[in-house]
Amino acid sequence: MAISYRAGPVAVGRRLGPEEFVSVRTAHTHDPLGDWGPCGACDLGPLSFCANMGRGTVSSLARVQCTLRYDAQDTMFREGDDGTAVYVLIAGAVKVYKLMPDGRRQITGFFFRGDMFGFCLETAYAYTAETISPVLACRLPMTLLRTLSQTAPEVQHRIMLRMIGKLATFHDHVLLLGRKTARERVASFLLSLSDRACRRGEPPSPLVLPMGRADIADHIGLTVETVSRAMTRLKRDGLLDLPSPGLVVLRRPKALRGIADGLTPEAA
Amino acid sequence: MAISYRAGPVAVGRRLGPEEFVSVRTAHTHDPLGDWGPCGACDLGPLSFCANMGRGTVSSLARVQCTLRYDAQDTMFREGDDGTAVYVLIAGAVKVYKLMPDGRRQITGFFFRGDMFGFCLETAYAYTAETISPVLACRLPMTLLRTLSQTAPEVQHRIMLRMIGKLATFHDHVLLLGRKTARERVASFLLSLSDRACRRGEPPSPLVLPMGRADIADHIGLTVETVSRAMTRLKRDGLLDLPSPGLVVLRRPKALRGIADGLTPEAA
DNA sequence: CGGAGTTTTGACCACAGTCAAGCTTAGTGG
DNA sequence: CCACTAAGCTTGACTGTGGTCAAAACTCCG
Repeated sequence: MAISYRAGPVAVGRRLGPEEFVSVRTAHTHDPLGDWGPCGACDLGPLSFCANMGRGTVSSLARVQCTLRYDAQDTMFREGDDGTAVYVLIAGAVKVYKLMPDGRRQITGFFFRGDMFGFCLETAYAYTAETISPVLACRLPMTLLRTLSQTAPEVQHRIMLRMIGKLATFHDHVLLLGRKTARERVASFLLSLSDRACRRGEPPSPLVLPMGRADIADHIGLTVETVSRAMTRLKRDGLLDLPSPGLVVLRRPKALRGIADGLTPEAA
Repeated sequence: MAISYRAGPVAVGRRLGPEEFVSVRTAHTHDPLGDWGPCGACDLGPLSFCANMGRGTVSSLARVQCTLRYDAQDTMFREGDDGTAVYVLIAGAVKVYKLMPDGRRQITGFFFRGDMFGFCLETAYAYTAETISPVLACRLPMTLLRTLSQTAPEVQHRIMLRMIGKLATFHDHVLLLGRKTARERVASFLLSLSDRACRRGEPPSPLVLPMGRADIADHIGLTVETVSRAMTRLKRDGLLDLPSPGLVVLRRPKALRGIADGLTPEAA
């Protein structure tokens, strides 16, 4: 069955010509260009799953790969669609969600630069992917996962490691949703964004939130109002600053960690 | 850091001698012995990740594999332990959970016959695994995931498919925890158990619950009392029968599905 | 049978949801 | 350049679902 409670187009993404690759490779300068392979379609460097691969392997990937550009609020694919491709984000932010017939929404993940998503079983995507900001993505055919086992088992192994990592974050998120209070959820969410920024080579603290409060709420199982109240309270308690809705300064990350892990009693 | 808020031993599992394999292979008769490989350490048949593999591949797996028996309530491994092995369940039931310092617990998954678990990144398990009933398990060294990319990429691909499947169930569970009501959660949980029983070749309806209400509660983010109330109400509404606490008869699975998916208004 | 542990039921309560109003910010056009 | 609008964020008052605490009933053992 095709699941699509809210109709709307799926954006195909604008294909970048070869001459545009150069600008892509220099568009993001906040991390050093590492010893990346000769694919040339992205500037992910060590963040890429194909970093440090042999020339032959990477160029065979480059042959099946294509680089796409999306606008903000584009739907990349929809729950129930034929799952023909996996994506690696080069720039921008994506949210992935499931809908219930009455409109309730659960955002199951946010993806940023370097992240890989779109794995699916038996042709149908289990969720919808929508861009939050303008996006540049590397698209790889789903069949690659199968052929890699023959041609480049090492790449397949790397992809598997990413999946194991994703499974671990799901365990954490399930704990958050099942057992944490509103305050703990917001603290955990902000810290996880901070951690991921670090892993991308960005600073941990002036945190940019590309998503709105509604998206945060639908990710951590709360309402917009509760998210807002929790953040205001964290600010009042001196744990963070909110210069603008989309910017968070972590003032006392250790204390925030304590709250996220439930070490600090709610009253404090 | 070693995370172990409640001390207690980790059971090593009793190693089965070769002479005991025969009894293992005939102990469970509820699904036909399929065209399983020559490993001989289990009777999983088509449920096994190594079903229909070449003799050479399977016998190389058999060389590194070992079959273990655990009692009920044994801890197989603990969050923070060195992740040296993955497990395939041959018989029995296992729960996998994370703890918070104050004792809050989130059960992130239940595993049954044929299921595979214990994947981990960077040596440390992200959760604790504890048996619910007596268990028979096939233990495989974690390093296998790496060597398989060289020796048997096809097996690695199958394991990856299992991971993708597990990712999909996490998406569903995150939706359940983030956006469903108590009634919907219980209905969803029972149906998911039923689905999995079917996939194992068991009947969908007289459903055996090896876990207690407390475990169910800690899995679907509720309290024991709320789980109990929700089940009682589903029974009162004629959707299921509860001949005993550990047995559930799904009387109207379609209607139950409607509740699980939020199609039926709460009042009804 | 008896007794421990689990499940169910009941009464009350609190955290987060709902509804509604104000506030801030960014974008638009006069 | 500034009114005007619209969207998103914040704050407030009230409500309801599910949590807490307590006790009764059931199940499953020995």
